[in-house]
Amino acid sequence: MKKLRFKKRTRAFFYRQADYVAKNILGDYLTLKNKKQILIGRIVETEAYPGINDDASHSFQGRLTPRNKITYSQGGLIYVYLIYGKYWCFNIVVSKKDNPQAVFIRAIEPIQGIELMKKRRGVEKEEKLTNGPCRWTQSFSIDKSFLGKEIISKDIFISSPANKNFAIVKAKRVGVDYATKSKDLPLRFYIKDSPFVSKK
DNA sequence: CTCACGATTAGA
DNA sequence: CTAATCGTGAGA
Repeated sequence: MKKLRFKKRTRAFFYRQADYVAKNILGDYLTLKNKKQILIGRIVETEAYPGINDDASHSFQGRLTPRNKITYSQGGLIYVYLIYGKYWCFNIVVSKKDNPQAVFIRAIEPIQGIELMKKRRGVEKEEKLTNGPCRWTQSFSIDKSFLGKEIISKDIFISSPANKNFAIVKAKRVGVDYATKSKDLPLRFYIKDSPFVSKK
């Protein structure tokens, strides 16, 4: 059996543009460690939010609010926000300082810590543990405490397998029809035929 | 201060 | 298909 080799993503990767990071992070593994648990998921679906010129982005036309302030930092930080009063959306800030771009993690594939995920989600089916932006964050207990944390740390980081072999599907982003100008841009990426992507 | 609404989800 | 549920942001 061939040994899987992984390389931790470093800061420079997150300095790239949102669409580049969103696409290239597919197939990577997200690891979250706390005192006694390790949760790992394989990223299967992402969206790019390029910022200033994207009327779907929170930072469209340079809008800067207490909520999205962190996206104006350098790439590699975590941007979480509450949606519908109960769910947490998880993004990675990318690009350079004062260029407020973000990559939205929409779905992952459960790899490790599945029992804890089942407990937190209250469902048994593995396909339903993490197949949505606010489902996987429930499995991982993502909340406001993650805002501004480094995605390049010992507690939470992303690593890339040496070999990736899958087809990538490009599509328009989900749930941004309010963005009259950019709603149909192909900024959603997912691994073809993965049973763990969010459904539409 | 008021108030409409959301990068969603669960359930009928 | 609709309700849930409340922090957030825009405007008075």
